[in-house]
Amino acid sequence: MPGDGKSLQLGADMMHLVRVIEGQIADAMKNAAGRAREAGDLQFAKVPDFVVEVPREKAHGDFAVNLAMLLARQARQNPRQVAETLVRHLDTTGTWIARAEVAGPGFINFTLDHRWLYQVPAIVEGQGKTYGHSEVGRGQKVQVEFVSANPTGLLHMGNARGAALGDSIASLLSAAGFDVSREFYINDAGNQIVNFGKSLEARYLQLMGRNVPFPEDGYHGQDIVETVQNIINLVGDRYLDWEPEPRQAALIKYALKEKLDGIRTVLEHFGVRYDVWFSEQSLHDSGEVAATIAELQEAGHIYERDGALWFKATAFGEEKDEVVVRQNGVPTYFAADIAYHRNKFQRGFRWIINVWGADHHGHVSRMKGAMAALGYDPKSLDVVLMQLVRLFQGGELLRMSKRTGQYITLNELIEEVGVDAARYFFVMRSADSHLDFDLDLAKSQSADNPVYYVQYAHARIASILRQAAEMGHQLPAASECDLTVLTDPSELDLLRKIADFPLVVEGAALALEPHRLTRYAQELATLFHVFYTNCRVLVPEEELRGPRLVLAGVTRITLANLLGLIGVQAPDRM
RNA sequence: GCGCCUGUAGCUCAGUUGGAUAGAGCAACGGACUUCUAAUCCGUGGGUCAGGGGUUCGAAUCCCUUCAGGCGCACCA
Repeated sequence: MPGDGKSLQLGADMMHLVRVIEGQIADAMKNAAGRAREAGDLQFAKVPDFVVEVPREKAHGDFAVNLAMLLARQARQNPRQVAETLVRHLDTTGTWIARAEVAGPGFINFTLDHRWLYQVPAIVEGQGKTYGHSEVGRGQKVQVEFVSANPTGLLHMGNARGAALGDSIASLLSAAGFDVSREFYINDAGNQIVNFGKSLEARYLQLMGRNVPFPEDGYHGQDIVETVQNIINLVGDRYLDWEPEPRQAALIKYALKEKLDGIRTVLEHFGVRYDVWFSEQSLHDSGEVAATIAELQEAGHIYERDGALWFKATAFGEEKDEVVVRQNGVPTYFAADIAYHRNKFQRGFRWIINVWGADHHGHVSRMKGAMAALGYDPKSLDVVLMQLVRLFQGGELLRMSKRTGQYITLNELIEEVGVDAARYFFVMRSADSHLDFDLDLAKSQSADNPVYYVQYAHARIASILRQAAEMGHQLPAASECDLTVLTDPSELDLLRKIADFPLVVEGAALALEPHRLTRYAQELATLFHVFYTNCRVLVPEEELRGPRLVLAGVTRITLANLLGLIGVQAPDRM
């Protein structure tokens, strides 16, 4: 499951205003506990780890602390009593804490001086396009490998989900201060390529008028026929009388290039660009697969049985061992994948993230076992497993099969739904949940689609700023305004939400959960729309108009940065 | 049979390290446009968090168990 980067060393990051506030509260509580003990009012050995959290209920203040409940047992007092004692010893000088009160079973609720929020716009303005970024990653090298679809066909819905998820995860990690590399692993070796060659050959001969059977488990897709037609347009009958082996090799070479170019192009249309395209075949050619197996062998993790070489996966908690070299001497996909991941570690990545379909989950733990066998920390490898996409049309489940060529491609999805809606839709759900993609709904482009709601907030702001400019009112800097006139609850709520953004990004990045972004996006857009309804921005009074323009401006920056992380446009007009 | 994921409002889903009266969108119903874009806002109704047991100040969350669905358990990838 999505990891938490625990194997990495994370630096304390004080760029986040909200975290500073939380730190103030935590420190004040620790000090209060210390003073209470000195005064003999409380007995305890050590201050337990407590949380500073935002209560669900607004009436419970801005932040709440559960320390009293955790201390109750040690102190042999009831939690509320402990809480009263802590509050009595609380010193809030030098903090934004305005009030602390005991509530419920022993919570201490903190209400802040709301003026802390007026610091927010200057921070957003100052950071601009990087607002929301942080340094937790401390420049450590991270690799995100995603899609890695077989180059024997077109991209389907599952690949599309992987593309949207992987790209957003990479963007998030980059924003969190990691040095991120996006990588596509090209499965250009193994049985499927052999199969691919046979399919190409059969189509070639058929198109040239020969009556030959098509391999039953071949690739039936129409796109293969088109690829072969393209080849014929180039070379004509040149391969007609070749031996099967060189003929297939020649066809594969051409078709692979065409297929990969197609994949690259459609992914670029989808807004995804890779840093590295890594060939599986290159691992065989360079001898890395053999070297990896030799390394495992030397370490005593390999044995021979029935003429094949086996990896002792059971020594790493697996239920059964795995073949790495077949009886016929050909290494398995698993062997190549071990070599691939070894290669990743050798390239210096501190954190390796793979986005895989749930149908590969059996592969995860043995892969980690193999990494452990090679002496790498398996915790540095995180696999985001995404559940498969089910496609619905007309209320019915569409069965998809790449083998039979019956599936909706990413090309078609982009044409019908558009990049923004598709990417938002895929990222909206956690990778863990099955995704039911209703084509009719997505096609309808109705207001049901939440991406429009968020984009509309951005367009509205752009419109306001445009009209302000036409009236001769440039967007002022936060420092030029007295922001304390922003006192409407909708204004304060909006500022509060904007202040949260950096922590949302950081949390989503470390948890590898981009769906937190769309949730936040929905909330931020709602608060803007409420503000828009309740507070007119373009009022005659400059001392009110200026601050509201500032607020609109920083909302716009936050929305744009947010949508950028998902790969969705932030339009100025809709 | 074993393993992984899922089960939360009519539907699609959030719910962070265990916190207070479980949320959002859509759908339904009722309101708000001589005012910066109504692709918006406000309000109402809607729950046995699949069932059962346990852990504790406190459980949708952790543990056990039953049920239901998905996926995996190849000398395929």
